Amino acid sequence: MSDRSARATKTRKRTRIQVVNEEKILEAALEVFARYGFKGAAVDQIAAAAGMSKPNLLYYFRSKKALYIAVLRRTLEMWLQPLEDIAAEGDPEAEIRDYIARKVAFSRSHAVESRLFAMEIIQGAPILKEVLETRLRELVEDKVRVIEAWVAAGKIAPVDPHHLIFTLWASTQHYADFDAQIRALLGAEADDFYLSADAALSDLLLKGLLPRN
Amino acid sequence: MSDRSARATKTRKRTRIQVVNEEKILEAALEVFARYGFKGAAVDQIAAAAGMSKPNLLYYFRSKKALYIAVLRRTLEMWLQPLEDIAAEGDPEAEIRDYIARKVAFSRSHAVESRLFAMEIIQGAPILKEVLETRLRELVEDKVRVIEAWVAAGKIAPVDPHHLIFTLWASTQHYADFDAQIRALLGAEADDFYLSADAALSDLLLKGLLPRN
DNA sequence: TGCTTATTTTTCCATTTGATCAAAAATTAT
DNA sequence: ATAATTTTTGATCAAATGGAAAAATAAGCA
Repeated sequence: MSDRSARATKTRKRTRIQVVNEEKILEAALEVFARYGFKGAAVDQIAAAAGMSKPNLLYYFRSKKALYIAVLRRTLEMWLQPLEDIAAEGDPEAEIRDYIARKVAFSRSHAVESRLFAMEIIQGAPILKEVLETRLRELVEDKVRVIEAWVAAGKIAPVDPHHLIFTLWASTQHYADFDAQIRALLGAEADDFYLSADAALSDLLLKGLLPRN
Repeated sequence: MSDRSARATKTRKRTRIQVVNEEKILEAALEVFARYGFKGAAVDQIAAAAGMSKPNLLYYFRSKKALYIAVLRRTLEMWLQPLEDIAAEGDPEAEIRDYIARKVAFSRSHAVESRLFAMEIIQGAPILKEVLETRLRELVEDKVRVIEAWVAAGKIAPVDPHHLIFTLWASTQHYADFDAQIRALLGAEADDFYLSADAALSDLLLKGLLPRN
């Protein structure tokens, strides 16, 4: 059941204008939903940001909720990708370093998506709850097994895999979600600072705070 | 300039009923603002949650914004406390462990406050920006110096203090802010899981992922 | 070219929202 | 108890909101 657009998705092929406009709407909606949440966002506001009238927007997405779901679905896909890429066969240190690199890169290149995702979760994940409980859950369980294998093989310290995954998520996303705070604290230096996040985080999580002899 | 209540704060002492009702309102507002953000929250909704009529709520707080500011102000104080408690003289490992313990405890005992704070930051910190740029900034600079001293003394590994502080914030708050996600993934086991967060996080950040010999 | 379908605009409507005010009710002080 | 004050309510408002219907316009295709 595709609720992509209001009138145009019965069976027909998508028009050129349709593709362009839906893209503009999704992009505008992403920004507005990420800043104001579902309830706080106004359809009118999104339409204005997309450069069209409200009724015209509702011609492409039959309701505010349908639009929100469409934006979230996209975002989730992007959000999941880095985790899926963790390979069981690889060297743990390299895999973790790469994962952190991917996540930090995502936080910078798709900060708005990250904030939208965070917003949805903070609000209790009303829309995503179901996907989290099924698809993400399976994916996480898969990676938990990978980490457990690494621990069992003595390749990494004996950590709780769930705590590790959550810490990785938290620390990498922080750069997107709390961007406003970081900028308030660092001012103009914030941008330089972001460049070092990747390496700093990897070192911290891999080597730990206590000095090694 | 105190905008605590609409009519009652001119110079007069606060009534018993005032104290009780303002407390009820602040508590209700915390929940609603944390879930829906400033724009998404409805005064009516907050009033209902506080067990009173909307006009009556507005008798105590002259506007929605004044109420939001009052709630945020409170929350910020709680949020800042753990960081202030880090002592330069203490043993770094113990100080970090204690800090993580305090923050994780805060995430559990004041999850709603944590989410409200996160919400405000995600939305660009329109209200808190000023305080973050002044008071929090000074506090952070102070603690940055503490960490730098620890590094210089060889007591901890050479880490970037800002990255360390942000990682500590991110990893500890995650348990409150992303509670919905954690519960979706762990189901009923989530509560047990939270009990181990404190130690798991400390160990991970202090000792690191790579095995020590 | 005409005919069909897709897109956009105009107009409208029922709710919801933040806020105000006067009057009523309840509380406190004298 | 009476007066003064504080608290609560009900009515109301203007603006904003999500959405629907219809009319007008533009594309796409035969």
